[in-house]
Amino acid sequence: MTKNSNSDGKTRRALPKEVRKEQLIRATMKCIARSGLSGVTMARVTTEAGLSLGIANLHFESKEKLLLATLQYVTAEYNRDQKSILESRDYPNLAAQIEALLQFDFSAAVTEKNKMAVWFAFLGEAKSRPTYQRICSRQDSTSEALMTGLFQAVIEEGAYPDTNAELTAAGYIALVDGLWLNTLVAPRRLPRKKARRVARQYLASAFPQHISPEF
Amino acid sequence: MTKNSNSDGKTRRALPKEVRKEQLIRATMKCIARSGLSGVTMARVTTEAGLSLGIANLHFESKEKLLLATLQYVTAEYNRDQKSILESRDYPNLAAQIEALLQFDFSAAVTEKNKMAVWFAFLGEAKSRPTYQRICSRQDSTSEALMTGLFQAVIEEGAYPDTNAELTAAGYIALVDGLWLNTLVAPRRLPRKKARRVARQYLASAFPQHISPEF
DNA sequence: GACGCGAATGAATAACCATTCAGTAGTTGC
DNA sequence: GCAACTACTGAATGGTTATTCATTCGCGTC
Repeated sequence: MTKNSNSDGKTRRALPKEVRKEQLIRATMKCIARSGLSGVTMARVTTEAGLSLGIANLHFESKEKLLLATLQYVTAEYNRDQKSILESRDYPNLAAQIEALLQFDFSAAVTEKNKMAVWFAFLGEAKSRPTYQRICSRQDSTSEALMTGLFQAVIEEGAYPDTNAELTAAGYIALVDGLWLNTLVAPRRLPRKKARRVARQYLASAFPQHISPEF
Repeated sequence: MTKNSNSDGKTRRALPKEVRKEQLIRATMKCIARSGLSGVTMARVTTEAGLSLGIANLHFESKEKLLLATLQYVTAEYNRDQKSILESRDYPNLAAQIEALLQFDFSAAVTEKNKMAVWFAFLGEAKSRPTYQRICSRQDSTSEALMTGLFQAVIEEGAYPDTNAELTAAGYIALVDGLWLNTLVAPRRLPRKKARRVARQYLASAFPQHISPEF
């Protein structure tokens, strides 16, 4: 073994800023999931990361900025991947595109406990903190518009005269939020796969020619 | 004017415990809505209530118990009224009962900003605090069961062979949660009445013979 | 192998905040 | 009108926690 190693708790080692930042953000996510937003302290975060107390301020200036970076880390990833599905032209047909959206929204990666905990911890405070609100909803308008467009195309293709694309998109977005929340708080009552079946049923009943209620 | 009066900020007056408790709970709700759960301090709550610092501990023993009482105040009211709709046998038919549920869930009283803020502030911390979780979900299983029963009756009456009562109930519950959350965080994008139209569309597409998509 | 630089440490500091409690004022019973 | 009692007050206390910064340490360079 070399003189320094990361997993060896004794020696310390200078590492690039980016590595330390991600290490601290991951530790913050764990702390939020374990103790809630109000239970997060610099001491807990840095201990979780296996580093010393002062390091978070060194890399992030303040606790507030560390928390904002953590929220951004979680949302940026989701927004990027969702956008790429909604804007892709590589799916063989619209049904496949919607199917991909559904699989994505209830994939293990997206519904990972730590991420969901971070997401809803901040949403719970968002109303009183404009900064949180901005980060949470930055992408939302765009995403809602893209989804409405996709649903509109499906409606025209399938000739569903009674379906309203805008309301259906708003409903899907809200339904996914609600399912995530229920899955997070009571995974026994609503396991991930049941949540996905519920969302599928929603889409199937809006677009019966495109989506079937069972996979 | 008598020697003492409530609205006169100078004199103080002894009032029954119950009155003070409610006064403090209401002040706590306002504080949570204004500054989030983590921004609530005893000083802020008691100032908001127009009382002195020590009074909250006098009536509630601790901050934690004041917060729990506030959460309970909000949930108890909702659970009581929802239960009475779901268990009532006074509606002329099943369609009217579902209609009542919908009107209730998006009534101004239920979707009042302060109540929603309290609800989601606690849900955001619920995963890490078993006590919050217990209060939030105490009634949920019962309510889900009652709703599944109601939907099952509707399915039999309307002969909807492809609709699953359990999934539809789970979906409705999640959809309402998600709509509330979106309305709370971005009332511009999703005003209360649009949220209700979305929920109505959900029910209309599940039970087309009973509920119409427009009111 | 020692010099210099930037990363990392953690004891010390200062701010904040829940809780206490001795004292004050209103209320009730006589 | 006077105790006895109860609700209420807010300065003081003590615990917790973000932030600072003097010091330590690792690593590349000469």
